[in-house]
Amino acid sequence: MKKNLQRSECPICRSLDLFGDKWSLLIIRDLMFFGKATYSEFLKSAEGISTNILAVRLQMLEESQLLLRTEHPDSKAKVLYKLTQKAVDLLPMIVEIHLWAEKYLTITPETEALIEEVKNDKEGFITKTMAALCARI
Amino acid sequence: MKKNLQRSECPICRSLDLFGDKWSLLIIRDLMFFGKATYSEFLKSAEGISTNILAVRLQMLEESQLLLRTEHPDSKAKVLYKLTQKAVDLLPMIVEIHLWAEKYLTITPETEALIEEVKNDKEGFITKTMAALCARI
DNA sequence: ATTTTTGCTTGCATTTTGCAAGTACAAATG
DNA sequence: CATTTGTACTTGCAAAATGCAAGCAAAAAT
Repeated sequence: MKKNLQRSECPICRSLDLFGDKWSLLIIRDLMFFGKATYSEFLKSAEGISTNILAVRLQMLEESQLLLRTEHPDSKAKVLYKLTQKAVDLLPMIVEIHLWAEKYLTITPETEALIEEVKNDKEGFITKTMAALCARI
Repeated sequence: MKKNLQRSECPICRSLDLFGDKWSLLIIRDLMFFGKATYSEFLKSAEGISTNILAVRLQMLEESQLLLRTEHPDSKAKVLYKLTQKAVDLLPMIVEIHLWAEKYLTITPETEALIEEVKNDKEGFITKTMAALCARI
């Protein structure tokens, strides 16, 4: 992965560079909310990421210290990806994206349940989910 | 602008597609916080977007109904870009990105002031800024 | 011993980007 | 009134990133 030479000094820009693009954020979302944690699970995920892009994104996220590649307890063939604290701290932002998306886009059923929970008690949801995710780090 | 054929049904994915990429979000940020509203202002902005990309992004944002192209009161040569309600509603998400960026990235001075204000009183900042932005729609 | 699963890599055509240059119209300047 | 400057773009082209299909080595299952 060659880096783009013309880079902004703007933190928003750099923070978005960390994700690389939507795919990276979707991987994080899969880990946060949908219990996905392996390469093939991310690949099978509804979004339809292609395998080479997934590989590159996982590398980028690991380099950015948003993901940790660990041994899978079930099998040596598997790799277990874990969210770091840095990634878990993205939760509030991801929640806000969901709330915005719910207002302006059509939501899939699997996401709808999530958003309903958030709408009932945003702070509660964030605290609870954050604690659950931190426990797994 | 040809659209990518393989599109996700995931709302996060689609919401990020709306922005196009980091550049779109930076344009919105320039409008929200830094009083930029014309083509040349976006171009001169510190981030270093190239002119053809800026043109495409402005089109995309207009098509997505995040921006409105309006006549500039000062001159017929100028175009005044305005945020729509849909874009203003991104404020909470953008605030959360800033808070995250402040924790994990090096912040530029111009952004630092903004973040300090947010850290003092997040809800207050959002309410106040949202009201100010809505007044200009 | 063979097939399947898992986590990738490789090759290649298509698309998007970055950079530089150019253009049309409005406004300012001499 | 002619010319220069400013504004909002467009165009062309090389370089980079993406999407798609195929391949591949090690581990696990049959």
